[in-house]
Amino acid sequence: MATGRTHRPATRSRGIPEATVARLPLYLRALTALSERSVPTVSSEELATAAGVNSAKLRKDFSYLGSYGTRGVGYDVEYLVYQISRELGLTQDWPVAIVGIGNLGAALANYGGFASRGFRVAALIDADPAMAGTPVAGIAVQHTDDLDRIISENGVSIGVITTPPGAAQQVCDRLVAAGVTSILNFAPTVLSVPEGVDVRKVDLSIELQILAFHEQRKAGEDATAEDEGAPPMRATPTGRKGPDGDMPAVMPA
Amino acid sequence: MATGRTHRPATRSRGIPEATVARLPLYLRALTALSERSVPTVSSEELATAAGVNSAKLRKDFSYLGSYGTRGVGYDVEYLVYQISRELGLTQDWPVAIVGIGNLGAALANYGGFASRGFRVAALIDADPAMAGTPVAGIAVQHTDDLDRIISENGVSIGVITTPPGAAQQVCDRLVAAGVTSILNFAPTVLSVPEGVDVRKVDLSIELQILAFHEQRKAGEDATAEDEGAPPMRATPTGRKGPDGDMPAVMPA
DNA sequence: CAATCTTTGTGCACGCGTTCACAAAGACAT
DNA sequence: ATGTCTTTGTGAACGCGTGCACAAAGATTG
Repeated sequence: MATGRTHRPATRSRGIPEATVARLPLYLRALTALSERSVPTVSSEELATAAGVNSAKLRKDFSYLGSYGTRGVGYDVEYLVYQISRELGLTQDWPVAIVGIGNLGAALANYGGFASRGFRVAALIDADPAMAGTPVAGIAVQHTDDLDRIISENGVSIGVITTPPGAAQQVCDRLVAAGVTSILNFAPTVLSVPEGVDVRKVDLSIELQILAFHEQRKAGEDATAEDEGAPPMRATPTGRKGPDGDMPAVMPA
Repeated sequence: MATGRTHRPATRSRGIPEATVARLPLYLRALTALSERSVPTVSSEELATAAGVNSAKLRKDFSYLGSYGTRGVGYDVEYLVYQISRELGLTQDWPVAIVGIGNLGAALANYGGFASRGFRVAALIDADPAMAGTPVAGIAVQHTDDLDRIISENGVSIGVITTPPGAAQQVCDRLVAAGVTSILNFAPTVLSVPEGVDVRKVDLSIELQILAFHEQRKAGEDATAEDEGAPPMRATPTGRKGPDGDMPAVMPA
């Protein structure tokens, strides 16, 4: 989607697969840890284990970046750290604005994982007037009314939404209007954004529900194997349920 | 992986694709909203739009669950809510334990999104003795020493790890030993768990880095198109960098 | 009852991502 | 310099997920 110009000369020039991009931060973290322990080189096998992936996958991922690495030896840790950082755009500073300073927003503001990499919390924004001026994580909260100005003045291009779901879309629209082109959404809402704006969502509730699914499957593996393995009954062929909103009426038990 | 018995009669009996499972919570959320507005039926097109997916994908997803839905009409909202809830295992109660009551852990404990579905915060656990007894979100924090007992007594099978990265693996091991078989990990660490234990990770830092990558790509699309489009130089063919940890020395600028 | 119209359910093709397996490349020893 | 040994980089096969496009199903109307 939106590959930009399709007439690029080299096919693989900027063609780093999404799946690979998503793993680069993992490699970077593992490499940083090695770097701090002053390990000079690392093999694909070792690094893969540290990052929790397959070694073949790791090598293929790196092959998209170029042929760093020395056969028979492995990869130069410092060199790779730099290359991946550069590829991810972490050699520059990314001012980030957090909108919605509730429990979660405040927790994120206090989270140390930002500054370590190229990210910097540039502004905290909340709709509650009573909150304006209150310092959170050493930064004074500002009011939503000034959102536009705050984003522009700080050159923020990445926004984090931690508002209640009802306010998320509106905040999103305002962020985009102010110039934000990347959004990390913690609100349980489907955000619609114009072309060219990236949205990633982090949804606690969804993650738990996925876990519950597998958990249920594990539990049903032994006990309810017969009772649950067969389809319960599905759309009753005779007594149809009709469009009138009557209750399920199909519950097996 | 771990399909259990392979000799199941119907091939598609429990064979719901992971990608579909990951979307079911999305559908459920959209359906719940419709249900609250007392909408009796919904077409795949409408529901797909509300959930932010393709309608064909949605129909295929539902086809894995069975043939609910009436041609020419659509899907019965209440009926679908029930079916998906059941499929995800949300008709039962899932006691959840949160380990690591820092900023993030406290925020999650206060988060309302838990109780709404089948999840219930059954215990808060922290390693800080000074914290024991302190109520957070109306629940007294308990000490890590009692982790085993707490998990067993409450029948917790889903654990949430919000500890510092250094403690995550140890906590994970103890949770698993106590009987937890599903873990939601917020710590930036690769957890290793025995077969049969599911781990999902939520990593703020990784999400931001992925956004930064795309953001950089967008910015480089116009200005640095020539300067960045071509590979910088890669492993210098003549002056090799050698395994001794010298600095990058490849920076284009 | 027949015709029409809406919407589902799915066969099929395509593209992406993963994994295997191996040749090429270089380090290192003799 | 030659051979051996390690590890990378990648061609190729496979499987999963996605989206198109259409036939089948049923509702609805005349």
